[in-house]
Amino acid sequence: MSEVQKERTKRADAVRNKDAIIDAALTCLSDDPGASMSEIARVAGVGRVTLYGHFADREELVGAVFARTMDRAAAELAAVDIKQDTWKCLRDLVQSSWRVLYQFNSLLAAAEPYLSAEQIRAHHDKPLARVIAVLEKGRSEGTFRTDQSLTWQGACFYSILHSAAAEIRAGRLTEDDAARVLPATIRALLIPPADPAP
Amino acid sequence: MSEVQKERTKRADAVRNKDAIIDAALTCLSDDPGASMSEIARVAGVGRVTLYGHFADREELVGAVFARTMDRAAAELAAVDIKQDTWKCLRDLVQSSWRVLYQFNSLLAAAEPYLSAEQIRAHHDKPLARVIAVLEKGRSEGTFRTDQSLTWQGACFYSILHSAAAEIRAGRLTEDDAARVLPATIRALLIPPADPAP
DNA sequence: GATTACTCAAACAATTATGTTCAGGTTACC
DNA sequence: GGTAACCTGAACATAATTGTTTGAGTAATC
Repeated sequence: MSEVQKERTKRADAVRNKDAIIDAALTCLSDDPGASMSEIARVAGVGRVTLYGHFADREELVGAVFARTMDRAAAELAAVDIKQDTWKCLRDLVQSSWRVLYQFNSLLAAAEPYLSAEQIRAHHDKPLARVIAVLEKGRSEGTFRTDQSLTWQGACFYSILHSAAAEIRAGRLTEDDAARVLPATIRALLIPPADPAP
Repeated sequence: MSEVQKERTKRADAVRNKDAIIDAALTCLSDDPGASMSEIARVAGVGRVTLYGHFADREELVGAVFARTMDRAAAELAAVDIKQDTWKCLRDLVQSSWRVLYQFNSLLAAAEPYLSAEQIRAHHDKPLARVIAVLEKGRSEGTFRTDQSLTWQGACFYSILHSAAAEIRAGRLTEDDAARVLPATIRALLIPPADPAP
């Protein structure tokens, strides 16, 4: 006897609604990690009961949103060709990922009560790995400074991306300006110091 | 008729408890902006009713904590002698303020539902002003790069401080390491770029 | 066009946090 | 040492959120 369940093809509106809910949850939770299920359903344009029809409880929904976001981030980062010039590589990394990576903080706050530290760490490490890989490449070439830990440089990388997103949201920076200033700032963080510190 | 109220000297244990409550609130809210009044009272080692005896409601407590923290930050920043060497000045700024300034984010999240945007802005601008002042000093001397906006550089400054505090809390950085790596990182952000960007 | 999956609003119980009241017990202060 | 200020736990009302059930309506699919 086969264990394979016959896969009922889900109805079109059902999958559409489920997607809408995840999208809405991403929006709401990025804005406020404590956003209520009602709020998310409202933004998704869907009844509250429908939401619970697709996700058993808050934990399941938050988990789905968190996982999808991390997967997307990992995919975008993985698409960067690591063989090209290191600076170009870094620029691509910034360009392709700052929009999605900046949500990490609020989303993490929403997921924290449900996921174990190791689970969070596992999800987090996947996108971080690509960044670290580029950092290591730059180090081995002598392009990047080596007097600070990889961990610290990685943290600063994320931090600056997040800062840009926050400034944009607050209306103090435009997306075009961000595209210009971000690579320059990251570059400043990583380039070897020219003169000895005073 | 004088409008002056006769100031009843508060009992010693009363002021002690009130201080303990504010301290506990600072700790709890930094950790979780949504921390409950019960939790705060527990950490303060005080009954919940006592807490409500000193602060009418959550808004009043959060307001008090937020105001005190901003005042302390402003005081610490104001204590930095702006006439000395710019790099030393910056180092002092970092040294004296990263411990208190990093709480800004979580505290802000706790205060956001109660304070208007202008009130928050007003509190925020006070400590920021000192940072901006030093940035401007460095610019006029030609010590700092001028191809990025003051706003952006200020945001990055805060962002890096916050990042260091987060890394310490996560156990990936020691306080001693932070004291070493922070000034170097801030310096890298602000020093004029040596060679043209590729 | 019939069936069935899906949706919805309303009403439900359970939980949690807020803010208040009360009655009795301490303790600082004069 | 007496008084008033202060603290306390318990109990209460209120409100918001979570997750479930119901029963009827709608629309995608065959």
